[in-house]
Amino acid sequence: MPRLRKRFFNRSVHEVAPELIGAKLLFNGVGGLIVEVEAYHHTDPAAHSYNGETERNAVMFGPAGYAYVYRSYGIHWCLNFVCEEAGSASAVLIRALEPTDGLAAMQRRRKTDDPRLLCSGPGRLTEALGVTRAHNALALDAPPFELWAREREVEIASGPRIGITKAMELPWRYGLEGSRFLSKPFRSLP
DNA sequence: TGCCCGATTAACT
DNA sequence: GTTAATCGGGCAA
Repeated sequence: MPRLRKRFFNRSVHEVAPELIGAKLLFNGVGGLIVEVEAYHHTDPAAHSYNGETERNAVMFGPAGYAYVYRSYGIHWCLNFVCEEAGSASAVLIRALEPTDGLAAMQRRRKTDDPRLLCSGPGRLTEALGVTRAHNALALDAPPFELWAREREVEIASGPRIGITKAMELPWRYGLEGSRFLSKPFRSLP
């Protein structure tokens, strides 16, 4: 199972996002299989980078293969992977994992044993893994991060992104079809 | 400077 | 179904 390097992320965010489904994300050895992501591009009104560079989103304007961590609603941390060439300011939001590694650490941080409440949501995921602002701008192909390409082909669902009010029509949320670890189900196909 | 809102979650009714 | 928790950006004044 090959390790994902910076080169993997240096492509269109719309290619990278679906390919992350089924990949394994570990942070200090704790994590699981990515089952849900969303793509954000700087031409997209819902993206943090849409209105230009600020102190918060600066890492989005740098090279691909780095972590962008931001504070959401003043409470939670959210983890993104920066994609495309430097200046493109696009990223993939990691929204949910199927927990596989370091269950005890995740249960302790999340204060629950329910596997579906450990990493099913962007804020829950970062709490379970211990990701905070301190890890903003870290490389994704070096400790404490470990990313491994998926081992098998998977069936990918897509649909509208969650929790946004701009560009709601863009179906840039991707997930593992049928997974019980999604933050919300995808509407089944017609 | 002040005010509103957001890539959320959990604990309510 | 509703609401509180709480921080940074954007925009009006």
